Amino acid sequence: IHMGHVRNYTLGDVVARYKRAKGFNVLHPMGWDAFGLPAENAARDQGIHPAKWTYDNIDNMKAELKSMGLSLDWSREIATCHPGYYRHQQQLFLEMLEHDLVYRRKSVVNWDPVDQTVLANEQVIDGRGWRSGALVEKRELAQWFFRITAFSEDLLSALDGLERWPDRVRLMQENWIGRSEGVRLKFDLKDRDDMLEVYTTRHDTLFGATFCALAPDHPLAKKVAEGDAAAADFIAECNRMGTSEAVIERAEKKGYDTGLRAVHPFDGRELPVFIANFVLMEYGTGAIFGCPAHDQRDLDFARKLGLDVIPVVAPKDADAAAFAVGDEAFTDDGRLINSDFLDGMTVPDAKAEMAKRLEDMGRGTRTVNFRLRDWGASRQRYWGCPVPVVHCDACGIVPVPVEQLPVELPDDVTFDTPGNPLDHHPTWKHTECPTCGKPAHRETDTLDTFVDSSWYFARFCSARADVPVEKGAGAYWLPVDQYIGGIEHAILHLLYSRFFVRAMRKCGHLDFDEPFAGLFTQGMVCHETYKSADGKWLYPEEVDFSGETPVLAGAGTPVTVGRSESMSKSKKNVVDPGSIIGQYGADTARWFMLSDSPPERDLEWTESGVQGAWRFTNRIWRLVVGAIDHLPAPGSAPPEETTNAAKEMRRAVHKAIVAVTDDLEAFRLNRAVARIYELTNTLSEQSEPVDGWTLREAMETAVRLIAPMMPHLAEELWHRLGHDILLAQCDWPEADMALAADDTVTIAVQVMGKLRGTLEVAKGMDKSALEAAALELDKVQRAMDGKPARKVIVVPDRIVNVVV
RNA sequence: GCGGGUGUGGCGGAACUGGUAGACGCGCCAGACUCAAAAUCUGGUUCCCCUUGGGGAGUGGGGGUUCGAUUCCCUCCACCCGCACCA
Repeated sequence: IHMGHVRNYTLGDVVARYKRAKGFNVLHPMGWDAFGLPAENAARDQGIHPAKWTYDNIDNMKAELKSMGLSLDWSREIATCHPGYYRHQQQLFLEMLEHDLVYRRKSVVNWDPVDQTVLANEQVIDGRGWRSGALVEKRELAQWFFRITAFSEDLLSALDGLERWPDRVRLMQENWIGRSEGVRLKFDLKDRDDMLEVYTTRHDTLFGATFCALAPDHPLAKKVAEGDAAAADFIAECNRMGTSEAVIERAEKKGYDTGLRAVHPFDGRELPVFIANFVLMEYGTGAIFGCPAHDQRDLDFARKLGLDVIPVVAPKDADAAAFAVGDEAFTDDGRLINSDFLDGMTVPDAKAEMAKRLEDMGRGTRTVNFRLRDWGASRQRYWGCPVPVVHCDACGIVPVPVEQLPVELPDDVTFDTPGNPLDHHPTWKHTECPTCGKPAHRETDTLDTFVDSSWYFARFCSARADVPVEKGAGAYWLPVDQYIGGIEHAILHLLYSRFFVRAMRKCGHLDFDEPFAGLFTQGMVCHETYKSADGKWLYPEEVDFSGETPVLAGAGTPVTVGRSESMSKSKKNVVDPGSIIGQYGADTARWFMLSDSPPERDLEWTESGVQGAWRFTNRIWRLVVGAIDHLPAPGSAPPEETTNAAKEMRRAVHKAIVAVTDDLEAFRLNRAVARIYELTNTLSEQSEPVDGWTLREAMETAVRLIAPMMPHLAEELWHRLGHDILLAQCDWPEADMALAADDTVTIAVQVMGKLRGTLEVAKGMDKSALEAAALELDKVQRAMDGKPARKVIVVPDRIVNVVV
């Protein structure tokens, strides 16, 4: 495990332990997202079977997690690579297939011809495969897709109801789903029978259209290319262009005139139809009309090719006749010009009118369009969940009957040939068609590992059940009350899970829509980076800080200290949790994880910070152990009379309970830690002796407050304080509000808004008494300089401000 | 380009619905203990100025609202994150 895990699981464990102490029935499980490429890479590079590699890792990680003292329910442990898990995933897949939420279609993929595999966009670097370095080709392959777009509207609108999600994540999902309202509109093509359909959100600017453009892989473009070699070349050139950000940014707008002419539906102008490199087949209809005056891309394109620019919207206060567009398209609202029946309208009015006219003419339909695409889930890999279908020449795609599930991965695979090991396996894919019994072959695609993680939280509810989720268990536990994860999951994992829960509802497994009622996105764990003189990254333990400047340990050569970044193996700025836990103990590591930085922000790992946590661990130990001899037995009666010192101590104790409880409820764990420091400072600075009963209450409270954060230390101290049952079985301490309340209050006294003194007065003192007391202060008199008070603002229990 | 966020001591960060800016931790300084060091304990620590006592400035810059602004409004700057030719 790495420090990010330590932080994540510490946060979760604090919540679990706190909520348990508050009387909740808490399900705090652990599972392993265990399929995926790393296991296959290890197999190929080290000759270890992916299963062995994976289960060995699980054993190691489990031991490390156990050393952290996490209050996990290991009886519900799951691993997504276990047939007992993926069997149910296969069943869900088949049910979704039946409900038309899964389908297979051809789609363009990045194909690495050397490794014989499909690559994700992130694995294509400068047009080459990240591993093989081979030029990546675009290929059409039949792939499995989840029909996430069936829920586009709902996935978007339901975001409003996710009140306990960060706004940031909701916004990112909103943008990702990308809803837009527009019109699909058909142009006649001159001298042809077919029509060209485009999608637009700016139908109000139709009179400003000066061209149309097709995506390079648009069917019409392909048809043109059949009889036009130059067009075919242009399309091929577009396809060679990478999809990486850098390429797109630099790419110039290019177009090829097909010779086709689209006829403007209102004024009959003939618009040239181009094939253009900036039009995407995947969005809308894969074709656009271009209105250069009011769209920057269209304008760039028009300037490049010398096309007309006709402004049709002018700023409200501009002289319409003189309005012209330079190098910047005008995209704001304004008044329509040069647009016949739309002239004088605002943009929204013009949109409404144009949409209505187009619909009346039968040329257009108002359409809601989404950016969201269906989720391509096929992977040509071994270490993943097999897609449970059979391909039969006679029957087509045939689902594997449920009673034959799981379709298990074969053990005896090799990784020495490129491509999908399931495909090369001598026997595995050969089977009989479940319908007709003739020879058939199994699907050799496995599922994207995001599928595995899209429903595991539901599996925890009944981890050993022979159905994916037992109805009662799912209804009792779900949705997840508190989910904690990194921001990197803001879109994919969280969106896929939201889709899966909806799909599982449709298939009758669950009866709610949202998987995670509360989401918390934690920050990363960061550390300084170090580079040696020859520019190589160094591990922190390779650097010697004992001298004036840091040097390479042993060699003495200078070391450059870089900025603090998220811990990563590639930059070697990592600290191994195992060695920290070995050196300081789990409680100190946990305590440090919670100190200082708010959980949602990045945490800077520093050696001195850990030592601070270690000092506190020792300090509270000495404080409590040192008091034990002065304490009466647990449960003794309180003294008849109390001293002022005892009263003060109880006030501090009960105030701390109130504050820590509030902070835990609000997930302000760094503040909860600060409050506990405050309490222990007060307790150790106590000079006047107090009675044993009060001291016991104070020590026990301190121990109970640290328990969610430092469970081992807390249990040991609790035991030493004379208790027989575990602190983990005890309730959270309750604050006595009357004891916590202050009876005096400090009032700030200002003259003209500047602090001139303070008053220590009884709580609730009335305005006139406060005013009188404030005006008597020496410093106030001096600051007023003999002038009369024009006005005195008094806020009881807070402030007096004298205006002269 | 579009969308969002952040900015407070040497550092991480506190500050409830506008009401004593800097809680708590780190670091640093001084003292105690020690032959010494470590550990521990005590005190101090926003900056500037005058010896105590006090005065002034101060929450990225500028402006505004207010008796009073880290908090609300306008504007500019810096950094960070997400999406990215989405018609």
